Amino acid sequence: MKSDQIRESFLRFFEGHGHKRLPGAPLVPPGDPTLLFTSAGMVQFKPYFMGEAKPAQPRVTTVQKCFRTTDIDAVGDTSHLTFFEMLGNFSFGDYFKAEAIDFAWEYVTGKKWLGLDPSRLWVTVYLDDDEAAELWRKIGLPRERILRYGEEHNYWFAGPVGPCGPDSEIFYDFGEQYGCGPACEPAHGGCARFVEMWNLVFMTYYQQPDGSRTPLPAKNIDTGAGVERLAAVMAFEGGWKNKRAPSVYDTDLFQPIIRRIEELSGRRYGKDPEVDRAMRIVAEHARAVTFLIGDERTPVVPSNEERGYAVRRVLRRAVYFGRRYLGLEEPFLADIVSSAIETMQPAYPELETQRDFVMGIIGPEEQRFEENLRRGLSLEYGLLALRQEIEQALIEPIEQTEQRATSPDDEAIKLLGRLGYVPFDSAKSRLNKMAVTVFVGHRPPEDSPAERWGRVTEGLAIVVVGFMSEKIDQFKDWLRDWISSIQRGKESFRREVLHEKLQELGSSARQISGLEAFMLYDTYGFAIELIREIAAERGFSVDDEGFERLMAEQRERARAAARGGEVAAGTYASLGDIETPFVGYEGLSAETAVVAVLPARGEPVEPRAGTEAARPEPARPEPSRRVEGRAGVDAAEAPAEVEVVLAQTTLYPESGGQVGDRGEIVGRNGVVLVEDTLRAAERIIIHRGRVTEGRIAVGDAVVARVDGEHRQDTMRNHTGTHLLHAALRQVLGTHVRQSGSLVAPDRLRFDFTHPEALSEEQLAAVEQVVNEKVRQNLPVDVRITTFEEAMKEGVLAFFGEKYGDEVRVVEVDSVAPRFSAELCGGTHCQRTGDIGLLVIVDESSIGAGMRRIEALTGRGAVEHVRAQQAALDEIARKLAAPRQGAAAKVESLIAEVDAERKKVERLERALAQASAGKPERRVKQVDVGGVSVLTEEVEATSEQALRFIGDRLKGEIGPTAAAVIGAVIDERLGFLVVVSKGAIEKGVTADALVREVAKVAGGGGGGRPDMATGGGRDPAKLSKALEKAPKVVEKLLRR
RNA sequence: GGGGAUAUAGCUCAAUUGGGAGAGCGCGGCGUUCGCAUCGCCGAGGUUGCGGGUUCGAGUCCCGCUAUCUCCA
Repeated sequence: MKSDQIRESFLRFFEGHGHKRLPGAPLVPPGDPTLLFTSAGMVQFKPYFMGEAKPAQPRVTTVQKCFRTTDIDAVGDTSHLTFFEMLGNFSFGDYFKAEAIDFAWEYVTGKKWLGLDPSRLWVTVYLDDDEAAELWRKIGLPRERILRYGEEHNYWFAGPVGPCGPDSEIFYDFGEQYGCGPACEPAHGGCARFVEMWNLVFMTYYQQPDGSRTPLPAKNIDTGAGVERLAAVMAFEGGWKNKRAPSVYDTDLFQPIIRRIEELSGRRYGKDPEVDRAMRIVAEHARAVTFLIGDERTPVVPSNEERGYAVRRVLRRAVYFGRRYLGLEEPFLADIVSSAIETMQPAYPELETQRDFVMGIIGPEEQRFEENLRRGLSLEYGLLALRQEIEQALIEPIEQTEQRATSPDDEAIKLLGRLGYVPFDSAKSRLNKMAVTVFVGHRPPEDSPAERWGRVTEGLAIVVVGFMSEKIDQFKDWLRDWISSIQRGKESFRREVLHEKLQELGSSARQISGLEAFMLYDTYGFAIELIREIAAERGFSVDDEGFERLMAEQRERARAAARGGEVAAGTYASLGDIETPFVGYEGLSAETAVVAVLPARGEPVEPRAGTEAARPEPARPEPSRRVEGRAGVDAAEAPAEVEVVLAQTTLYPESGGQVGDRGEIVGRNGVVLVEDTLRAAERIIIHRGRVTEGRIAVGDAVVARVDGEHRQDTMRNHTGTHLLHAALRQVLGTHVRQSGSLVAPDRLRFDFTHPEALSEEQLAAVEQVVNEKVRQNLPVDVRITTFEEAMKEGVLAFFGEKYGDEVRVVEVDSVAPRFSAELCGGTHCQRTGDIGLLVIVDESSIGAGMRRIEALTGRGAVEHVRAQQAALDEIARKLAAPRQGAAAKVESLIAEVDAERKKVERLERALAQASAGKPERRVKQVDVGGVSVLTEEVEATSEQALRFIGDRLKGEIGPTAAAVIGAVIDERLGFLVVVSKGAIEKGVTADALVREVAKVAGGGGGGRPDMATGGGRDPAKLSKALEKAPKVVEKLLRR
């Protein structure tokens, strides 16, 4: 029996026993933010079991797709899955134990149904559940195959609080030959002999918060049988030839996927346990990812937040194992997913329709991860290899380098190669950067600082390769101290001392330090589980404590940065239990009364940026007087900074991304200019501002008036975000979800989930859709409903926001098909036409899987367009080209500049050669101790030209010679020295020579022994500098 | 909002204390081969992301910006 037949036969069987066949719920439980994923068949029926809702039918049956990551690390064995399908029959206060057991037995053994051999079946029951045990016995199961277990195996809880009860499980026995010994038992797990097929839960009690259990008014049945496991059992019954026991991976659910992996990797399943495990992981995870991203109602795209992170982890684990163990180097996941779609598509046709979308998400995500994996793995492997080999590896090269007096650089690089720290080129460069080279000199080089080792000819080099490791730092400190005491003659160099220290270092390095783990996690996006897994592969541990400490530090930093501007609820506790009704949706001003006056907190309130132009403020005549203390005061006088609480207000408090209103509070005795409005302690609205006239006192009758222009501009932007949201979903797909927004009068910012940058075309399409809706001048309707009602209608809610029982729905074009509907408390235009125009001005990334759009509406948009036009006009004017032709003109200009640049280079070369060939060359040549020293003033227009001359000279000066040339270049001096091999051997190096020569002209220089350049500030000193050259050569020779 | 990383030829990446911008692949040409994802030779291809600063001299050091990746909030 194939999996398709199993599903169908199960549902049909229970339909035959009066059950209603219901569709499975989506993987993401709708309207239940407490649950990340649907993890069991009962999830969608939870309200019935909790007694919160009445079911329409007392008996139902479903096949439910489920996902959970609790066992993700175990996936790869033959039984654990993150994604699986549950067959279930449910009774809501209808039948109970007897029927449930009868049904199960009939379905499992009945010839019309699974028809399994009864002698292979075992059951388990809860310790004191005699009733169930008796029922099983009556059915004909021998006593020795009815086992009893305690709570950990046979008692089920919906959570710490909620329904619970004993359960009973049915196991299938593949036979003793697959067992783990004489004591092999069903519930032991860990061996392939038994497979748990079906769990029957007898929901009996309600567990209270204190742990006590009270009987439920009606007892329920909740069962779950894994499709994958049943399929494995059926594969076995259908004639199993293999030596090993069948697993879920041997079924038609997984075989096509495994085959595809075999094709791609060129390896066979069933030959190498390590390869098999990786194949299972890839297959399982690919299937899970397919269903998560391909869920048509609520696609889950990879990200860093809860659900998205689960997908990301699973996806990345698959990619890692594919690359590490299957030799898959090209992106492969999309291919496997494609095979998963084909395999599962008969039962889940929606996968086919979501195919393009799933592929579109997986491709870039895999690619991104691969990049990080490559960068990160070279680090991690480098670390691991380093630690493993540090002991012997370090000691050996010491002995080697001791004999040889080569450059420590070369040794360092050779060493890295030899130690195999270098998986490939990019890792090499990285490790080179991390390499710490310590030179231990028996004597310090004479003419260079001790830490410079370029010219050292005698000594001992120790290369310590390390990476951000505290241990290595400690070692380096020790080493420096030790060396210096040797150099001062306080201690003699004893190799044993060094070896001992190195061994200590090696053995203490068997774990990835917290800093390293954090670095891999923080910078390269390695899930910490993955870091542990990779480390464990090589017998390493991870310093979890150190890692957690660094995470906590990072959290603290972020929190510290987020502080400020926030209103602490406690600060307003003195106000007591009051509430400020907001009445500003309908009108802009209202009569009200002052309830409380508080002194301003902290800094004086700054006017919001960007609104100043629209609302010029008079310069403050004097520093405001601050009211002392935080407790409420009765009254405040100009120019005090205050926070005012009113009986009711029309000023909108900052919320849901929309900035607070500005406006004024006008009373008989005074005026408060409100610069910001915000919510405190959820229910209280605070008006923050300054008393500009007279006095404001508690009890005053006042009028609260919103700054209309400020509000209008803000409204346009707010309605704009809704249109933008809807347009993005229309253009990019329904995975687009708001993840934050800022609605200010002068701009709007909209953050949303989307895996990649938007193309020009997509941006244009979004803008076009929005503006079309603006031109259609659609009504923006607002109505109040319940949260459940709104969810049922499919109204968009901002995940993570708190909503009360009553919610406000803002809809554009409420007549079907409506364009946009969102839960929103903000203020909006009456018709979309009020927006006037929406212009997207920026699109950027704000993190993995998240994009940000910034846009302008109304006045701002028009102003922006005008400014763009002006800028383009200016460019066009300067180019003396029409606007349309400006781009082409710029292009030709760039090409021209490019060509000119090359022409200059050619000319310089020609000029330099001509200069070298001139008859009136001002060359001086002397012989200094066998070295022919040549100096010349040349004409050169750039340093590059000087090099050309140098190149030419090199071939002319002879085997033991040095040439020093100088030229005036742009009011400065340029020098170039070339030295031929014979002279270098005598100690005349170009870098030393040029340094001394250039010094005469107030400059410096350097380079390599055979070629060096330098410069000087004073053009008048050119000849004088060149004259110095023979003396310098003489000095260099003497050494 | 805060932190970390990266940016060099069409692609993947090098470039050791600051001192002549390179390799492999790809591309063009020539040769070699019955043939080729053969081998060899030659060549084109660069504003080292952008803008400042330090310096005689910056891919390299410092400051600012942009883009991408990533973690935290």
